[in-house]
This record gives sequence, structure tokens and C-alpha cells, in this order.
Amino acid sequence: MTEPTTVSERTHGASGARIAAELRDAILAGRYSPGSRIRQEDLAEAYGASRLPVRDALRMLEAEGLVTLVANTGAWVAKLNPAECEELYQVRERLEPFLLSLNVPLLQEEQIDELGLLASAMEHTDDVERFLQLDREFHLASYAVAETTMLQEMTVRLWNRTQPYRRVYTRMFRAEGDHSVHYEHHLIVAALHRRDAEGAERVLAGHIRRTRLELARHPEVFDLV
Amino acid sequence: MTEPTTVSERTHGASGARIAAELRDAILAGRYSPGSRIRQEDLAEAYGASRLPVRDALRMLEAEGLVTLVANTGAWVAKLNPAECEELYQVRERLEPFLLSLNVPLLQEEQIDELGLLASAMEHTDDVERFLQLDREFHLASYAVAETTMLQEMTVRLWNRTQPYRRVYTRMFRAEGDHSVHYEHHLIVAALHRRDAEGAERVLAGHIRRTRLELARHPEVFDLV
DNA sequence: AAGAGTTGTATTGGATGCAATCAAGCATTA
DNA sequence: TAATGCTTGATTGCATCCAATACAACTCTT
Repeated sequence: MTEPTTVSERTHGASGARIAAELRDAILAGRYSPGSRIRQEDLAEAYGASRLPVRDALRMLEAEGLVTLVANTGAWVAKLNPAECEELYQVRERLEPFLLSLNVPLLQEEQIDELGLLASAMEHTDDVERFLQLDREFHLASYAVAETTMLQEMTVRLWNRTQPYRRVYTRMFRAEGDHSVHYEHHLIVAALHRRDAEGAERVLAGHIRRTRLELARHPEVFDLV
Repeated sequence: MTEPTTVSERTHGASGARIAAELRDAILAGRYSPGSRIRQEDLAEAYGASRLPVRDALRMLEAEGLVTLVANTGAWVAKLNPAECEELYQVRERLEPFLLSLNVPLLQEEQIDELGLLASAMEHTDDVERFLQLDREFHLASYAVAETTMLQEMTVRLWNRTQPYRRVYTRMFRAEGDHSVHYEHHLIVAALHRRDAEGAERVLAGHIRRTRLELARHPEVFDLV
């Protein structure tokens, strides 16, 4: 009658998923940087499992674009060159405004207010990690209401894959006193309040485009991952 | 000194990838239909391997959206409901025109001519499978010149995930004498010859949109996969 | 007779061990 | 001295075995 020893630790088939989740968090948090080697056995030991669920996890993350696998050779944290990163931003530039527009009629007033609070909170923080987290929260929350599983999943993956470069860029150029990010966020909130889907779409497209161009102007970011 | 027995059959770490490729082909060819169960051991026996590389293959295909895995329960060929399928078409509607526009200045005249030949060949075939194959070839060839790895890979995945429904739709409504598909294809070829990126983009967006609406008008397609 | 609990079987998940492969360092030779 | 071939250690890939889970059929109770 297989009673679980403790309250948790009982889902048999979730070992790979659990490892994938932890490794994903570690990569997104910057504890592994792009290009660094991942050894199966290290992970297995670190997470208290055998190499088998580790390989499952690596496969999942490979599919999400966070890990690169080479047969018989090993796994690395995925690394983008400037061109690939620009591509992903261009994809975001087309998908996210559309996704936002689907959310415009569905967001509750209170939810829009909360977005405004997030935008304000970002303005008044000096901590890079908190800035990144709030930014992610702001955008993903503005996408979360519509029931569009596919689009939301694709969007999250795009954010995840570009996260390391956003982090380095923010670290390097955050203090230069450009308030465009915040202005754009507040413009989006205002458009949402007006229920102005097209307006929100355009500001967001410009927002992502501006970020893409900034990043393209500083290719040195990709040497310092 | 591990000499390969024959000229092929030597890449050690490709067993999972090989199985994934064959299973992917089988799904795209319609030999497995959406919702049908996939038993690990069956596949292992069919492809002459153990269950381990099969599990690798299933993970890969899950990531591509072709297979659905449930822990401790099993694997099924992925099945879309009408809303999900419509979402994927809307994503295509935004990505593919952009991808095509990147290819406009790069396609050689001869390559555009070949696209024209493909469009004509489609007009004169009665075979559904050949129609589907030529259609896929036409579009993917028009995207293949630009060096945009990410976008191309995403596009192929979107095509793959919607393939079964395109097949059923074509089988059911192909003979109704609507020539829009072919007109649009030829319009695209003409725009490419003129090097008219925006024109090509617009026709393609309309092409995908029209297909999406047709599919939405016939939800019974999703009962007959 | 209907429902809940129980048992049995089929199938998946995970651990271990061995084989195949790769990469780096050493020896050898031109 | 530099380049090439070989050998060895480290690491991944795969097969087999065992454990855990889910589902269905059955039994027992009310």
C-alpha cells in the first residue's frame, strides 16, 4: 500500500520534470551562464537521482531552446549569437503585440491597476535582478488573461531564451538614465485602461523593437555572458 | 578498433534521433492519427531498439508539439482542438509573411521560377498527398534562403503540428473547385519576381488567414482525424 | 442491485552496468 | 621542432532488470 514516507516526495513519474524545472530556474537566474558545460552525472548527484531522469530533463530543456545537446559529446547551456538573438526579438515583435491585443478586452480594471503598480515599482528599484523580475512579471501578466495556451507558451520560451542577454545588458547600461522603458510601460497601461487594443499593440511593438536595436548596438554583451 | 560493419550504421548516439525522425515522418504522413496511443515497447520493437532511445524520441517529439506525454500513463499523438489550431494559424499569419519578406531580396530568379513550377504542378494534381507535399514544398522553399535558423525551425514546427488537419480538410473539401489557393500562390510568385516584399507579405497573410477561416468554418474536421 | 473497496495485470519510470565514443596528452617520426 | 598517430581517461549512449503507478475487473458489503 505504498504510503508516501513524507507528505511530498511521492509522484513517481515527475523526477525528470522536477529536475528540468530546477535547472531551468538556475539558468534563468543566471547561476549557469550560456556556453557552460552541463555534465549528466553532476546533475544527477546534485538532484539526488540517476542519470536517466537527468537526460529526460536535458531533452526537455533542449526543446525549449535552453540547452544544446551534441550526441556522444555532452550538453551545454544554450548560447545565442547576436543574429539569433535579434531573430528571437523580431519574433517577439510580431507575436506579443497580437497576444496583448487579445487580452485588452479581458483584463479586469484591478488587473490593469496592478500592472501600473508593477511599472511604478520598476522605476524605483536599483536592483538589477528585481528589475528583471518585475519586467517579466509586468509583461507576462498582461498576457495571462486570454486563453491562448500555445501563444503564451511560445512567448514564455522566447523570454527564457533571451533572458541572459537581457540581464547582461541591464547590468551594463541600466544606470544611463534612459527612462524610455518606464514611459513605454506606462503608455501600455494607459492604453489598456482606454481599452485601446491597437494603441497598446503599437507601443509594445515599439518597446520590443527599441530593445532589439539597443541590444544590436552593443554586441559586446554577447562576449560577456 | 570498432570498424563499422557497413558504410552506414555507425553513429552511436543517434538511435533516439533516428527513431524520432521515423516517428515524426509517420505522424506527418498520417500513419498515426491524432489521439492514438503510442506504446513505448511497440516502438522499441518496431525500430529494433530498447525502450530507452524510444523515450528520448518521445521527449523530442513532445517538445515539438507532435506528441503528448502524461507521467506514468503514456504517450499519445498530439491532438488539437479547433481553438488551439486557430491559434497556431494566427501565429503563422504573423511569422511567415515576415519570414517571406526576408527572403524576397535573396531568392535567385531560377529559384522563383521553380516556385512557379511547384504552384503549377499543384494545380494539376488530383492526389491529396501529392497536393499536400507540393504545398509544403512551395512555402518552405520560399523561406529557405534567408539565414534565419530560429524562424525557419519555428515555422516547420507550426506546419508539422497542423498537418493532420490540413490533410483531412483537403480530403473533404478539395474537389469543390475553389481555385483561391492557386491564385494566391501565383500572386506570391509574381510579387517575388517584382521583388515586392510588402506585396508578397500581404498575399501570404491573406492566404494563411483564408485557410484559417475555412478551417474554422468546418469544425467537423476535428472529429474526423 | 449498486457502490465502494480491493486485487491483478499491463505499462511506464528509474537504477545499475557495460559498450561506444570523444578528447587530450604522450610518444614517435620526419 | 612540429606534426601525426596512438593510447588512456572521462563521459555519454544503450540494454536489462526491478519498482511504482494506473486502470480495469472483481468481490464484498449495504
